[in-house]
Amino acid sequence: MITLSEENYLKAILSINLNKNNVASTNEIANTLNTSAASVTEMVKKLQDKKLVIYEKYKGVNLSANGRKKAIEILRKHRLWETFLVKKLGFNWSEVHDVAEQLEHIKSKKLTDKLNRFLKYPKFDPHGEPIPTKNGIIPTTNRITLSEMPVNSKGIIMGVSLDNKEFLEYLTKLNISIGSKVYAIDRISFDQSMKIKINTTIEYISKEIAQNVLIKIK
Amino acid sequence: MITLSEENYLKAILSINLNKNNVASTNEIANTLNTSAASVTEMVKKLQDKKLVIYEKYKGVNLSANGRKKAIEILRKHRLWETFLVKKLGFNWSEVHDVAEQLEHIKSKKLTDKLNRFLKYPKFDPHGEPIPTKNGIIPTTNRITLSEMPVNSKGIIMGVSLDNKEFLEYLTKLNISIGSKVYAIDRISFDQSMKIKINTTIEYISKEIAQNVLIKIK
DNA sequence: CGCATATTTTAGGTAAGCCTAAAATATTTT
DNA sequence: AAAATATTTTAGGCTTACCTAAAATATGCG
Repeated sequence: MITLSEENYLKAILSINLNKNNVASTNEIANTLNTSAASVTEMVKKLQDKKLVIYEKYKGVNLSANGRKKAIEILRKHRLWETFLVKKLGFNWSEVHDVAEQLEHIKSKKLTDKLNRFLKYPKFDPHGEPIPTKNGIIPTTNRITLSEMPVNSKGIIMGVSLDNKEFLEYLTKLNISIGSKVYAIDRISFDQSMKIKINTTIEYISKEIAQNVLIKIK
Repeated sequence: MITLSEENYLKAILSINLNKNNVASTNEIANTLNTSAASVTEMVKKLQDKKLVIYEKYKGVNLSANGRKKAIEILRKHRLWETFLVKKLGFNWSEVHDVAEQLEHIKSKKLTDKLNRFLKYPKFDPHGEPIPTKNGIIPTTNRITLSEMPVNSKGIIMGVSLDNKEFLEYLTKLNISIGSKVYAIDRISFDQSMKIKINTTIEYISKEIAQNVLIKIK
C-alpha cells in the first residue's frame, strides 16, 4: 500500500521530471512540497526500499518504471477530476486545483474508468494539459510557451503549465483563455516581457507569465 | 482543522447514536472502527479538548452540538457521493460504500453544494437512506424494519440500514430492491426468521436480514 | 587547484494515531 | 453484598512524517 505522502512525493518528482526533464534534486522536491530537505532525504530512502524511485546519495532522484506508473496514475486522476469539476459541476478553472489535489488520491480503478467514460474520454483538462491514458502514456502536444513565440507570429492559446489560482485569475482578467488568438507584437530584450494582442486587445505581459502560457503556432 | 481519524470517530459516534439512540460506549466505538478500546479513550479525550464531544470517564461519549454538525456533514457527503456513483457513474449499490468512504472526507463546501445541485437535490441515497440537509437536519422517515412487520401485512421496500457488500449482494440475489412489494406471510417464533413474498416470489429470510431491511407499510 | 558557498545527509526530537498489558472501575451473578 | 466478569482507562511502546541543527559532500569562483 502506498500512503498519501508517498503519492505526493511521486507526483512532485514526476512534475520536476516533466518540467526540467532531468533528475529531481532534494531541494527541488522540498520546495515543491513545502517541506524540509531532511524530510525529503528520509522519504526518498523509503521510496527506494519500495522500489518506486532510483536514488543515489547526493546525486538526485528518479522514478523507477513502477514509480512513474504510479505517479502518472495520480496525474491522470487529477486531470480527470479537474475536468469533472469544470465541465459537470460548473467550477471555474482557477478554483479546481485544491479540490482535485484531494480527489486525485481516491483509490479505485473502477472509479477512474467510470469517471473517464462519464466525461466521454476527454483528451485535455480544463487548463489544456493532456490527460494521461489508462496505460500510462502522457500524450505529447507540440506546443511552445508564449515566451518562445517569435515576434510577429500568430498562435492560439492551448493551455497553461502552472496550476496556480492567482496566475489563472490574472489570465482571466487579461481575457486569456483556451482558444484565444494571440499575436506576438514585441519582446523587450531587457526583461523578456512581451507586448501581445489577445483577440483584439493589446496587453503587456511579464516573462513569468509568458513562460507558463502554452501556444500552438498557426 | 479536523483530521481524517477524528472525522471517522465523529461519524462512528453519530452512527451509534442514531441506531441505538443513546450514548456511545468505548467498546461500541472500538468495534465500529476496528480499533482498540485504548485508542478510543485516547482519541475521545482529544475530541473533548476540541469541544466536539461530551465525555465523562467510564460513562460513554456523546457528540456536542458542533461535533454533531460535523458528523452530519460527513454523512451528508457520504450519501451524496453514493448517489453520484450510482446515478451518474453506473455503479451497483453494493459496490459504492468503500469509495464513498473515501470521498466523504473531501473538504470543500462548494463542492458539496455543487454536487447536490448536479444531482438535482436528491432526498434519498441509493440505499433509501435520507440525505441530511445542508443545515444539518436528517429528515425522518416513518419506516419500520421488515422484522417489525406484522404477519399478513403488505409493504414496500424503502431501503436498508446496513451498508455492507455481502448483505447488499444477497438482497440483490433475492430480488429485493428499493420499490419491491413485500408481503409478510409468516414469522417463526423460534428464530424470528420470516417467510415473505417479494413481488411474486416466496422467500425465507433470517432475523438478521429482516432487521436491516426498511419497509413502508401500505 | 583550493577555499568559500551551497546542497544534502545524519542525528536527534516531536506529534498523531495506533498497539498490548496491566490497573482501575463498573456491572452482573450468586 | 461480595465475588466474578466485563468494560474502560492508564502506562509504555511503535511507526510515520515531519522538524532543526550539525556534519558531510559537492560545486563554483578566484
